Amino acid sequence: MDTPQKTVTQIETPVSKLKVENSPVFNYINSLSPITTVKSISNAQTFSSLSFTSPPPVFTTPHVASHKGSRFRSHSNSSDPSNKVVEEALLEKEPPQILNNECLTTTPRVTNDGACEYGETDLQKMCDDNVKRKSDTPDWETLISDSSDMLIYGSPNDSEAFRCFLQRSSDSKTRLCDGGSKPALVAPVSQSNEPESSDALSILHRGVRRRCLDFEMPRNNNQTPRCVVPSIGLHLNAIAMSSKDNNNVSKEYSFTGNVKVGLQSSTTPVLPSDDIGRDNEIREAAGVEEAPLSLALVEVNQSSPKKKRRKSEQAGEGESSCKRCNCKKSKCLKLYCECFAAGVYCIEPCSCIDCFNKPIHEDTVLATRKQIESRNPLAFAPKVIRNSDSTIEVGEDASKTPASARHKRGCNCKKSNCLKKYCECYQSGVGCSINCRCEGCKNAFGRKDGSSFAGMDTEQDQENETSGKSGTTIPLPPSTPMPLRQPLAQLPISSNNMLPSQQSQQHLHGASLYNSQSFRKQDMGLMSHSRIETIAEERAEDIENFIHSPVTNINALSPNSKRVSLPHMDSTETTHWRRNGGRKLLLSSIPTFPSLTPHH
DNA sequence: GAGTTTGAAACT
DNA sequence: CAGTTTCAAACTC
Repeated sequence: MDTPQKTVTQIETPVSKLKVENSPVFNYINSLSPITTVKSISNAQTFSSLSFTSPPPVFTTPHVASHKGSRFRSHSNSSDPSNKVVEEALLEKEPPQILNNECLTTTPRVTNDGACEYGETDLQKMCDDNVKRKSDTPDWETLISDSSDMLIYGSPNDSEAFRCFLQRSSDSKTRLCDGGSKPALVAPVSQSNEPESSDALSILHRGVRRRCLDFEMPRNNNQTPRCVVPSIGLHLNAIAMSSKDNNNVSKEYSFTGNVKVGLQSSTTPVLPSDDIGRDNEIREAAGVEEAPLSLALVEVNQSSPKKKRRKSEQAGEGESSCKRCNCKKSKCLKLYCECFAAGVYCIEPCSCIDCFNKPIHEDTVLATRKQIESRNPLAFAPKVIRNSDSTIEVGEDASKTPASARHKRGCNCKKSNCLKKYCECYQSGVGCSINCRCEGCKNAFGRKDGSSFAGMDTEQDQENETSGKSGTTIPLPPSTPMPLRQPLAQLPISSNNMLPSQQSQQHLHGASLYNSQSFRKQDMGLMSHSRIETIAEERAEDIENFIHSPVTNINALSPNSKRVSLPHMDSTETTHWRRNGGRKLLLSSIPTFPSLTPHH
């Protein structure tokens, strides 16, 4: 089987290399100041999803992405033997440069002091490799198609963003190497005039921001409709919140989960662990509010949805008041622990006792995680599968919201009627689905029986009636069904311990779906509302079917759906899904990777 | 803040 | 794989 790795490791051709070197983008990159090596700081929150998010496929092979992304893995622990063991075991065929790349996925290399460094050579190589891969497929449309892997890992918007980017680049006669250096590549087209340092890292950040900016004004920027990607209002909102005091960031980020996802994938390389560590250090020294974007991102990933919720609801506003897990017996090494489940280390705000979920116990954490994953490959995958576009959800037709996302496994509520946060579906802001075994479902976001999506008003009324006893009004579904919910982010991030096939499964759940979202958004930008609805429904349906189809084999096996088999997607399917507008493109990317590897 | 309820996760 | 136990969050008072 021809694995992506092979492709990546292809010998670069002088021509392609030259091509890249001569490109404005490359020149731009070269003109940038080298990234300054930052001291690697062991950070408690090191395994932020950002850090482990699978590397952009473009730079790394799908397998790499699959394996590397342990959320638990810390950024800076490149030297950690345990990490190496795990990684090496998983990354047998990984090119050296990638293997050594603890920081993240791509080019940033780890220096002796643990810092990640982006070198021109690296960038160049990335481009070279990628160009090489695409050397015979000049048109960027093809590039996009071929870079499905990237799309997979990338945020739903990645494809969009990248497409946009390519388009722009194309306009400027610039030939880009696909993928990998996405962030860096984006920078040149950025509109931002931020005074940030010019180091590669900053550039990367800016690239992301830029993209965010683009997303941010989906309706305002008529000139670049294709780049318009309505936010889905999730993690990035959190990011924005986290960094609201950061002028540089707050003003640019006013969006969304979609972007968030994008950040994960795209920023993975952008956020070297070292940077994260630095950010954390900064946070510790100066407080969260001082935290730079990267920190904000870290925070987002670090905190499970629940945490976030608590932050905002319970604690109120200050991040300083954030409260995390409160485990007493699980040692924070079981899914009971929200931190652990979210793939983050426990930190100071946690009230846990005898906590092992700390960098210092990384080995234990990884081992435990691995064990849990062996039991349930998707244990750390996002619990909610979001398949629709936030635009729809938060748009005029809120009633569509529930249909757009579903709890992966479904709930099993017996007494809460899915009206309280005991219910994971409800808590996630999604409706119950056929996967749920709940009794007396009254989920305001959508009932299992299907009456769910009739409309929030109706639901609301019903809920109000039923909840009258408690006097509590059933909370309206959040504008963003999955407020600050982990899933999105984590999907792509999934543990790197996973087998390629497992990883692909996750992609199936997340990235691919998100990708579809992005395309949907894209399409929607040019369609009438009714048309959008139709398409949205259709696609949501498709996704649903896709998820439950024998092909994907994602159905839970046990009554409780606790164990999920891995999807089997062959390249044929991949191809099939590919090329037809967004939807196909999305799903197509899924198989690009690990699907190539044998299932088990 | 303590106690209760709830349902997921883990265990048998 | 069903039943039971454990666990910690959500909730109530």
